Amino acid sequence: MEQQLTDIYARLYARFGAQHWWPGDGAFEVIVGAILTQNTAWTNVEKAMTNLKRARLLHPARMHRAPAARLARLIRPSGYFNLKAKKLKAFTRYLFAAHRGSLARLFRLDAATLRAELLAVYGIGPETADSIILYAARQPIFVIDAYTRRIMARLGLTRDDASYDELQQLFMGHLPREEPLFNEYHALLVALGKNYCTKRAPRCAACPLVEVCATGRGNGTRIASRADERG
DNA sequence: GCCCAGGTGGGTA
DNA sequence: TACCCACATGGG
Repeated sequence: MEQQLTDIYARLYARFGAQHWWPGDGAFEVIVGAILTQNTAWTNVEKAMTNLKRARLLHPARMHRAPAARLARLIRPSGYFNLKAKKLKAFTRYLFAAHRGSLARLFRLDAATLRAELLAVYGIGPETADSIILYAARQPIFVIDAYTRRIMARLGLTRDDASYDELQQLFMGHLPREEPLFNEYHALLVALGKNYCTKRAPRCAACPLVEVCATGRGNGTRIASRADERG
């Protein structure tokens, strides 16, 4: 499995290159983005982030003070706006109640404690918690999302119904625990999922993983045609 | 018009 | 535990 995961990474990196996910953005901006992107296209999240930035609300204290209704209005393009406004407020409420509003203090926690605390906050599930730990706190934890699930299942490496924890253990148990690697790996899986290993019409013929993919190869050497027809 | 997108929480059996 | 559903906008 180590070899396969390493091979997949090498192929993805060779095709897509470095993804530069959230390199220059502040930690708070990363957290807000992680919440807003729940089951939502990133292009929609960007519009909402622009609105928040223009309103100068991309700061913990300001967002903490802002009424949920105002946040909802601003983040409307990201969808689920009432729900997400409530989630943003829940996070800042927690941040101020437990860590004096300081992300530096929050990130001082070890990864296990940090994850447990984040999971206890309304609106933060496993993926959002892990995204925050990896991309904001910069600690090595592997993020599992819908793309990861679909790709791994199609490659034939996991079952369709594999749990979040199973998937995460698969990566974390077989790769060196390095934050830059986990950061890039997850971003590359998203790039593949968006552009090739799509839900409805996968572009298997052009997929950089076709040679190591159970779906792309069918049960023999035939490539792509059957997989391109089915989802 | 239909399907889909970097999920999560709540309700029911 | 295992489903089912609500939540909502914007792009292909």
